[in-house]
Amino acid sequence: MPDDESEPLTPRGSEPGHRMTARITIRDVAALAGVSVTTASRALNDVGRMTEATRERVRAAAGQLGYRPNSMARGLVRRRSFTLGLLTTDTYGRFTLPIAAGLATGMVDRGVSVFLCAGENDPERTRLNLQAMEEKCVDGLIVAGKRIDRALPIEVPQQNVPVIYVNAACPPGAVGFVPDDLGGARAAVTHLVEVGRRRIAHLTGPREFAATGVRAQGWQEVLHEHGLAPFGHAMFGDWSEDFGYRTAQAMFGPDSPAERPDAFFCGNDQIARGVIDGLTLLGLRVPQDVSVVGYDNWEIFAKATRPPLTTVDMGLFDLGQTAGHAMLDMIDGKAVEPGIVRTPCRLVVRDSSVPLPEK
Amino acid sequence: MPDDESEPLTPRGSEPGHRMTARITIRDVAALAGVSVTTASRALNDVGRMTEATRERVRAAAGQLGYRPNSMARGLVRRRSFTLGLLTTDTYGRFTLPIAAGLATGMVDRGVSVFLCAGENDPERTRLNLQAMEEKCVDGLIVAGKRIDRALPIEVPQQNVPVIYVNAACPPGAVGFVPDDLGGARAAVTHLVEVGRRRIAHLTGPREFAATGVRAQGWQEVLHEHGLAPFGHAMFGDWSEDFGYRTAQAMFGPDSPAERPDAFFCGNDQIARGVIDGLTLLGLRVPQDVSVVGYDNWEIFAKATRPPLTTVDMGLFDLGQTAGHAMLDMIDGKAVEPGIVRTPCRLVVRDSSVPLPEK
DNA sequence: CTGAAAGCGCTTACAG
DNA sequence: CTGAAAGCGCTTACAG
Repeated sequence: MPDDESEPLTPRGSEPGHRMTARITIRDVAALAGVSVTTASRALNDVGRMTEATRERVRAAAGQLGYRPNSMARGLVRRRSFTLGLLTTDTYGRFTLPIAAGLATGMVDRGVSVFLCAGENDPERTRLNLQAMEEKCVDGLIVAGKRIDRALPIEVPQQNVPVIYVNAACPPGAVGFVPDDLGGARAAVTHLVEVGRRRIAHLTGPREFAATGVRAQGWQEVLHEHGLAPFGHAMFGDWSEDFGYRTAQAMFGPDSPAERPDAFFCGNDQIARGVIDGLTLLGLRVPQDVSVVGYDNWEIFAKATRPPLTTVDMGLFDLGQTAGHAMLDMIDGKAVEPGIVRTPCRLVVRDSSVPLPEK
Repeated sequence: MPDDESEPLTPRGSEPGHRMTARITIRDVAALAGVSVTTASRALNDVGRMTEATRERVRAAAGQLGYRPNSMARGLVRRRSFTLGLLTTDTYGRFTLPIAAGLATGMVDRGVSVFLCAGENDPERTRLNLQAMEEKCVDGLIVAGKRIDRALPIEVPQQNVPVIYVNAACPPGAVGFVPDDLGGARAAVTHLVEVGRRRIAHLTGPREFAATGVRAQGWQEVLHEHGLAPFGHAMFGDWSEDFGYRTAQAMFGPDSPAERPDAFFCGNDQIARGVIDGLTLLGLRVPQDVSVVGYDNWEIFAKATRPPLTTVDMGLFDLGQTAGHAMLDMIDGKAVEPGIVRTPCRLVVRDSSVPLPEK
């Protein structure tokens, strides 16, 4: 019965390749349920009023046939593709990957899929990607970067589509999400103070990064609030292990000044790792002699240091998810406050900072 | 003139949010060029025969209006969405990320976009992802894993869509791509032999990984071909720094056997890093006393070791790109040989293995 | 060489 | 409560 439809005009099954078997359409479902296509559509979308029996019959038919709505057809009429584009130049993936995973995971629960656009820092490719997103009619665009003070080299020309910036500079009036670096730094330094450290040095990335300034500020704030002085100035270097290594060796080596820190708060996990390696090679013990705290919770680093590293997790997975939900709101026309939202960071305590005995 | 169309029946601009301005359609282009929609379509797609002047006029109109074809509409009739789904459980991203970047980059040049499905190892999410891909009518599915001997916990039920497995086990009769581990290992060991090493040990991951067996085989083969004996048995441990560190310390520490290797070929960069750290802490010099070669060319590790690490690059970016092009062929109905294709690895020489003086 | 018309698989006023 | 019909933006036989 359900299969006695007249043959479709375009030949099915004649397409190239694979064992093609005609896709189940809503007409098949309607036929099997003995209702019109209109009713089938309404039943499946849970709209309109009808007897529960009818609705249930349609659902059963859909289930039995393994019906999957064709989202291209639906998108065409609803003017919604249920897709998002994720644009990034961070091929490295350190920051973008957890964001992307959080975004995609959060979206699939809402029936929305995410296009991955790997920018590759190539302007021509970026243009191609943007064009592809326009043709695919994405409902929104997420632009993800690797530093909060730089806009991506991406001119978003789409005027019909909401845009959210993540972990990147965001134009005035736009909406953006970045990790709360001040809070993260404060949590790290507060922890060091609480475990009894008093001479806390700060080693971080280049001064040009907005994040380094903010984190240094958090370091100073917390120390002042506890009546402590920062140990020297914040030291701006680069994000490398080598910087941490060299600095630790210089501060604790044979010719180093008498005044030495009892803790390092580092701007990322690589620097922290270099510090630990440098100290270890000089025979110092972490954390007994010196506590070390990193930033990023990049587990492959943080868990492999000897000892494992206490560090700040920026919650990038959640950040991606949060941005996705905000995007859904924008798409639905709900008002979303423009401006930058700072999402929480959390301290992950491991062995490199374990509390000293209280007395 | 181009704008004197009668108002569309569905109100435009009344959708939620953003400054909506009606999207340019092929009708607009046709109107501006003074041709029928049929002709406009043919001109834009470079099909059919018409005077070059007409074609050019249509192109100009499209350019002037900034026309972008709606790929949902096109997909509906062509039964092609020009999208691919990338399924993975590797949230970690170490392997999948370069593959994804290569795939997406290669595809955008051909007008194909890639959906990112983060499996999260959650079967229910995987099911949702698969369902989403089916509704989105992807033209193909790429299933990417992190080890070549494990199938993903993904039952691909789609019968209408070609599937390619990347860096994962692949069912009989399917097509898969994996890095050529034998070749990679051979390149690494050949290099060590060529720089004068004779007692080459092999430290690698767990025995259960197919990759470790293949790489160990490459190690043995090359040594035999040069009339050398392997230095002991291949040592199977885990993929961690700690394993390399402990082993190096055991083999070179105070109570170690007299017979010592002059080189380590390691199954990944983390092990290699542990080896280097262990040796360094014992006062040995890399590469003067012992050469070390890693595997993966995970730059964040390979470049940060002291000294920088010679290692095998699996060419995952290219692997992703290659898989994508194969997928396009399958979609086009071209015959693609089933079975596993091994894609080339290449040795990246840095300082941890520099040649000894010949004599 | 060019165009009117049908149709892809849905949704949604509109009319019973 | 239910259905026939129009339409989303394209492509493609079919007919001049």
